Amino acid sequence: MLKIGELASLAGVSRDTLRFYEKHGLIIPSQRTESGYRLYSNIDVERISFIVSAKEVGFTLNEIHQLLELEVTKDKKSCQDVKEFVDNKITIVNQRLLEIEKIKHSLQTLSDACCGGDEPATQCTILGALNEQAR
Amino acid sequence: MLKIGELASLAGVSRDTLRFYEKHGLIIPSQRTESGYRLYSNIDVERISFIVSAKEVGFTLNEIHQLLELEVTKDKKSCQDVKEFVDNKITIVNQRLLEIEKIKHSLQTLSDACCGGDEPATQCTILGALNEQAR
DNA sequence: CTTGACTCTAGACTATACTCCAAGGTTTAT
DNA sequence: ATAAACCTTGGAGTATAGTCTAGAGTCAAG
Repeated sequence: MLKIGELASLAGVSRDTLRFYEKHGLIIPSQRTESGYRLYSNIDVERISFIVSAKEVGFTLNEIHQLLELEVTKDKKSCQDVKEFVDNKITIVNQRLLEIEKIKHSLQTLSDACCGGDEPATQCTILGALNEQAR
Repeated sequence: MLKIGELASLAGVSRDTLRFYEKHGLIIPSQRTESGYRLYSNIDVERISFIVSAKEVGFTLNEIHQLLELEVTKDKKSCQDVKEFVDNKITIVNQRLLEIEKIKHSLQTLSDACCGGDEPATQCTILGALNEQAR
């Protein structure tokens, strides 16, 4: 079991952030010591790392909360709901993948093409690079 | 040339957002009418669409501003600076790509596996699906 | 047995990114 | 020619996601 400071430095967030996430129901420590110190388990480690990843790729805390709440209990009703919600997110994620690929490609173009090469000057801004790639 | 409302609905943002971005130097209309109406060009259309994409994949307005400011003028000095900055961003983008792929995969697992199948219940939450994939 | 590093709660403060409003001017459709 | 639909600026307000502070308790090492 980890104390808050240990989990914080492991996850690369601040103690305050962990307490803030707890207040908003995202990560609630499995236990407390008698004196009230939070104690986090391995599952909590996974949980915070998911939260951090999901946040980095543009999900809001609210969306992350919903994702973490998801639980398919195999009865048809919950399944239907979850599938709908998840498929929706997959669509969004796919769009983001395309967008991030596009941006990556143009950053690459920008990095590669403009250093002493004799490419046209149109490639030498991010928008130029984006257009180059669109052709 | 487009008026603010036209560009706004084209880009899927509000007029206020466009004016907000202008105040922060992200997109400044090429022209104004005599009466002071903003007029946006095709380049502005590309620009706002870049801003929206970059935002969606998790760049801040500040970072986007820096990306849009980039311009390699082929003299070595500017090139060095730009390359450094851009390569840095590429690293970040690559990390995000991995993270978003991982999340996509587990969403997919969650969507596919838990509807009437007889997969173990461990796959039936987002964290379960993430772990499944890690094996 | 006390000092320093850690933890607790509650609440105030901050940054980012909008979003809305007021009070007025402009354009367009009937 | 007048109403509806657009546009202007400036400034206030809101949502999200922390971040910081105060005042107090806890714990491990010397």
